Amino acid sequence: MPELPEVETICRGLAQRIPGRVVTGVVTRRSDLRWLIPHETLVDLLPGETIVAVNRRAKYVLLVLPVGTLIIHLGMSGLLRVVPGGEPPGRHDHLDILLDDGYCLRLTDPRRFGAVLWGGSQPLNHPLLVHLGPEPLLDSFNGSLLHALSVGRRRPVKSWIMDSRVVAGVGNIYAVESLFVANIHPGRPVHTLDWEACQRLALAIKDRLQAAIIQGGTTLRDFRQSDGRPGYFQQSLRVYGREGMPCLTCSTPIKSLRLGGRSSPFCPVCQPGP
DNA sequence: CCGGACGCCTGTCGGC
DNA sequence: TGCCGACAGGCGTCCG
Repeated sequence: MPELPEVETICRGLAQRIPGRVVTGVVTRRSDLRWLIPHETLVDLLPGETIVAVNRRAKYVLLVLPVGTLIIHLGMSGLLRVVPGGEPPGRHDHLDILLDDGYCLRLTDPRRFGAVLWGGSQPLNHPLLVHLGPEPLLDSFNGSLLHALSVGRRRPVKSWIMDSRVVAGVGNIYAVESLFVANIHPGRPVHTLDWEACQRLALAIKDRLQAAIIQGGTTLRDFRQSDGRPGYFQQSLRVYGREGMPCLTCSTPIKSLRLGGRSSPFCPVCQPGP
């Protein structure tokens, strides 16, 4: 579910809501997510700690406390919301972090592809985070970097920009939308992209991610911001979910490929190739 | 080293 | 109405 814009939306919501709150308890109802939730560690370390900040790296939420940082990944179906402490949990509500204002930070994840990890004092050095590529919204990510990395790579460009070592946080929706904006065919081998195409691609990725963040992310079915409101970027999607429908630019029916097992819609006229 | 397939798990939807 | 397969926003691991 959540790609970078959705995770950023959640982080921004939490950042204006929970810093300054003190953790009063931790309730784990199911710990078998992608990896076991380190419940004992959380119970030992978190109660009494004041939440200092909520940050994001790639699609990871970083909950910063004086004693260390809690790392949360939402996988495919995760939600992170602040709900009243008395709200009865549903069957997919796996973790509650109780706060001193009577509310709790609740992790919901039906498919359990998400993860809760203890990051200690150097969370960016955690094995799952240490090899992540650049943040796409920073200046360190740009077309020149993409072009330098593209040398000798034969993979389809769409799979390549979804590789978190190349750029962090781009998932299926935004990969597809960015390639449409950049007028690049999703199946095009990376080494065939010239400097110009790499510039267009980097700018398109920044543009689509930024636009989605402004709209509060994409709610296809169940994504919610940390306060429960949906996102609105689904109304701005140009090719995702539009297979067979007319291209919004040229009216040609949208086609779709499967790349890496993921649907990859594109306009055969606006995105010629491979 | 590189690229692609698999598997984890639950829910939903379309076709018969 | 019920059943069954396909598919869904991610990603570490394994295999050729």
